[in-house]
Amino acid sequence: MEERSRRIVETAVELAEQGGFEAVRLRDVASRAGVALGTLYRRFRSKEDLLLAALQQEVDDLRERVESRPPEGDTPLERAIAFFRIVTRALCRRPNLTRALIRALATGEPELTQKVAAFHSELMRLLAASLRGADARPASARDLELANVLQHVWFSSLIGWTGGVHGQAAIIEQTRRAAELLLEADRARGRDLSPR
Amino acid sequence: MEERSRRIVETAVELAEQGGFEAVRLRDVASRAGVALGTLYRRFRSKEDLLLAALQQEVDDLRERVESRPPEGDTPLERAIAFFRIVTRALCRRPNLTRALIRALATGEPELTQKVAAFHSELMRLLAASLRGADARPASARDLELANVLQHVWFSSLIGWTGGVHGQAAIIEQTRRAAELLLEADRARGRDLSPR
DNA sequence: GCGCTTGGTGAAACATGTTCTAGAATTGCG
DNA sequence: CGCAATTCTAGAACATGTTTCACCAAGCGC
Repeated sequence: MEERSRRIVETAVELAEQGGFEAVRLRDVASRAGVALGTLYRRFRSKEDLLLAALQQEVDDLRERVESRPPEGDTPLERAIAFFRIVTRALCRRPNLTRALIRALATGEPELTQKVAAFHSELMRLLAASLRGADARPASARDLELANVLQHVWFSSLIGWTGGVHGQAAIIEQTRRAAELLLEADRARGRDLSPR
Repeated sequence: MEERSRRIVETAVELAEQGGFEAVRLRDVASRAGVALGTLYRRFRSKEDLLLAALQQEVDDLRERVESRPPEGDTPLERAIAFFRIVTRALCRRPNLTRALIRALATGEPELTQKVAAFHSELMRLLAASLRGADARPASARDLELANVLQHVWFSSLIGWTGGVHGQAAIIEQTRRAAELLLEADRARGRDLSPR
């Protein structure tokens, strides 16, 4: 990303961290980033578009984090749980920012579909990499299906958290519980049984 | 709800059906509902608050629909799938409205927590009733846990749909697939492990 | 260097969510 | 009924996302 755009996004992140979605006043963003309002609008179609760029940025940071210290666990699903724990902790550490990003993500405007889909697929890619783990064997199709379910559970829980329905612990807990329910199938069928 | 409030909400729904979130201009809502703008703001704290009231209204309609013709199926999970199919179809029939309601739901403002939580629990209650089915036996704790997972999968998929990531069919399909994966666990337990 | 194109700047203008105000209408109560 | 409290109304006013405009600056081919 170009220098000017990066500075704009960084400024938006700072403001969102402090005061959430409303605190990201585009006049403020522009002036603090040292650009004119028109420049901001040349680079980003809307406030939500800007925040989705910030989300992309955060996901990039997350990828580095996950690649440098991959989630540990003996089975794919355990690694998936570890993955979600890491991500959840990272997001909940900056609640205002996360709420703002989620809000942008859920706007539902057609022009944003591209970026929303990119977020989904990037997260799925990271999760799949965690599933594979250190042995670098590709995750099975079944593992990917399970991962898809878990991602939905996690994401929906995250939204519940941003809405104040429950706390951070509930996100991790519900995701883990879903994993256990899914794991029972494999265990009971005597396949893929690994001690922890 | 009081007559005036109801008219306001109905007007908001009409406008949202036609043009989505942005089309719900509060000046328009007020004038078309025959009230002053100040009255609208006396009844509803914000645009999102109004749309959440509309969501509550829609959920009420849905409850009547579900109570009059309950989702059919031989097992709790089959009934759950039928339930989600009904709800999904109902929502996707009015995409603009649904997108607007979901957007209001994901705003994440603390003042809205109450209504967001009410939506969640009401939907959970309806789902639980569908799980019980005609025999009126209470759903087991396990069934409720499975239902919780399914609701997350469904809701997250729905948000993907509002964001244009995938189509209506994918919502139902992903929810059904999650149910199958969970069912396998259930079956395996019933066959190979201790019966419940 | 000269003109052209692209992008940046500052400021105004506009749209809409939200708040405020002054007075009119309504309601509840004695 | 008559008064007090509440609610409603019309409209202005304000905040902020978004667009537009007039002008300027940097690069670039000639």
